[in-house]
Amino acid sequence: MRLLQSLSRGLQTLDYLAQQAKPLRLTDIASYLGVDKSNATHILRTLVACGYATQGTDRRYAASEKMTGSQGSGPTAEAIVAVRQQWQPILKQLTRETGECSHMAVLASSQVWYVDKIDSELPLKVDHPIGSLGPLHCTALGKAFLAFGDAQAEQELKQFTPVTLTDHTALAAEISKSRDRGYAIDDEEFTSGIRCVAGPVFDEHGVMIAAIGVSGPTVRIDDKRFEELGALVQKMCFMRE
Amino acid sequence: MRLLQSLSRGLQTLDYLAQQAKPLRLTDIASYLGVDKSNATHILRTLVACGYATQGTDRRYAASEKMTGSQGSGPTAEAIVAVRQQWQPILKQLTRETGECSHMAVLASSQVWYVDKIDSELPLKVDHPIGSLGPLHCTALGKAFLAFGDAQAEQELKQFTPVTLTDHTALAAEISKSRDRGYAIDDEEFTSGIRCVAGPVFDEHGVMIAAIGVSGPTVRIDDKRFEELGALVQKMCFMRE
DNA sequence: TCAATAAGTTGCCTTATGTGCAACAAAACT
DNA sequence: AGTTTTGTTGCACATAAGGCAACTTATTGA
Repeated sequence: MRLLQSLSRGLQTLDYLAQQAKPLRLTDIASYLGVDKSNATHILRTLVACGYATQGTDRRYAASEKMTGSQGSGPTAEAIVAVRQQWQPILKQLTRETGECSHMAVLASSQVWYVDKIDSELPLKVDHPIGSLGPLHCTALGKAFLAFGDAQAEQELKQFTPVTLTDHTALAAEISKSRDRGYAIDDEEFTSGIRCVAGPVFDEHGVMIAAIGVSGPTVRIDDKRFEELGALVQKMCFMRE
Repeated sequence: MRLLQSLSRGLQTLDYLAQQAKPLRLTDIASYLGVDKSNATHILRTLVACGYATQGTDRRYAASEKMTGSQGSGPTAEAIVAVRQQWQPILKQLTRETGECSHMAVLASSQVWYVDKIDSELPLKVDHPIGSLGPLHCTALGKAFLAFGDAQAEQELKQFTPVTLTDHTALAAEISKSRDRGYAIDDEEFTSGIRCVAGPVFDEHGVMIAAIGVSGPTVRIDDKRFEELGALVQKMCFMRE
């Protein structure tokens, strides 16, 4: 009636490795399992030999692709279609209430991929076509992934406008501020004359799966309006949990 | 220097379950492993308890979603972005050479999801917007997935036009023909007045990941033209391997 | 740069867990 | 309904797993 202890421990180890964002040290795994270091070594060596874990040159262990999937990063087509359908009414509401256009994007490697948009009816408007890509470090949608998801900023922070953040320290500070604020902003960092706010969309496991945002021209979005849009997007994102 | 035998056997069992198309009987697993039935029972009970395997009412065992992925079907955002970029020049070439518009779609559950398009410059044209969805059974792109991928047709074959195939037997025959022909067609089955041809895009593992097609109005696409478009799309798809 | 410390690996003895035989229960087949 | 096959449970024994200690390697701090 009892389980095989050795197998059970190995699978428990796999679960632990798979749920961590970073590779783990052997001693942390041993203490998590409540076993001696030498036992943890045997377990990990077996998992590695059978292809379920890998050990890096830093001696740390991670779940292998066998566990995490080898199909590339980001949500699947099915998941994207589902989250689009679920959130399109919200995007429409945002555009209706603000008069500005709203977008949804998912993360594809180190870029945002625009997967939905509701256009403003005003003649001067922002347009990121569905299917287009954008950088993480200077778009509000991208910074939402950096602040609320587990995305990593691009190595080189390319300059798009005179106020683009091109220094990793400055970007990290802005991302930290975004977390505290509850939404991310693009203050003419990607395109001059455009301001955007964006917030995270979480799946049922609490993992960020998409970002939604509102964008408009600076002639309509003064500082007061900027904050109103941010508060509205934050409310939409976090009150929906 | 030794591996944990019990853990190793359990992982070997997982590998075996994951690579089989159908759930397995305990005695088959026991004989594959070279162990007694009672041991196999212990192993499987542990795998099931830890969430790595499931046992159906037919008493057979299968790898659980933990192993086969629970992120929904279809390619990931990263893979979609990559195949879009790789094939967009081909889509442009198709539109340039034919004067008609070309589309790319991926599979999301039992629908095609349009992820790229190059518009015709003629006033009368087909338009499936990027981001929109379409059925499998009566679009050329959808039938390409049925013919060359591992998609399953919808249970109910909805009627869109008087010539939509709404009978599974008739659809299966048409899909078989598509395989022999080397490309799939939509002969006014989805929208009256529109004819489409489509072929498969395979990834580096030889798995179908997307479909590309050319669509136009029937006033420009007579039978001869239909075959020319089909042959062109087929050439693009299969000569690229 | 070097010494101290932490982390990971290996050796080996003890014992508890896993293995395999046999019996039993449940399901499938004739 | 009876027979055969399949999956589960009980239990004894031996071997595989666990844990302590020593050793090796890598990292950290002075």
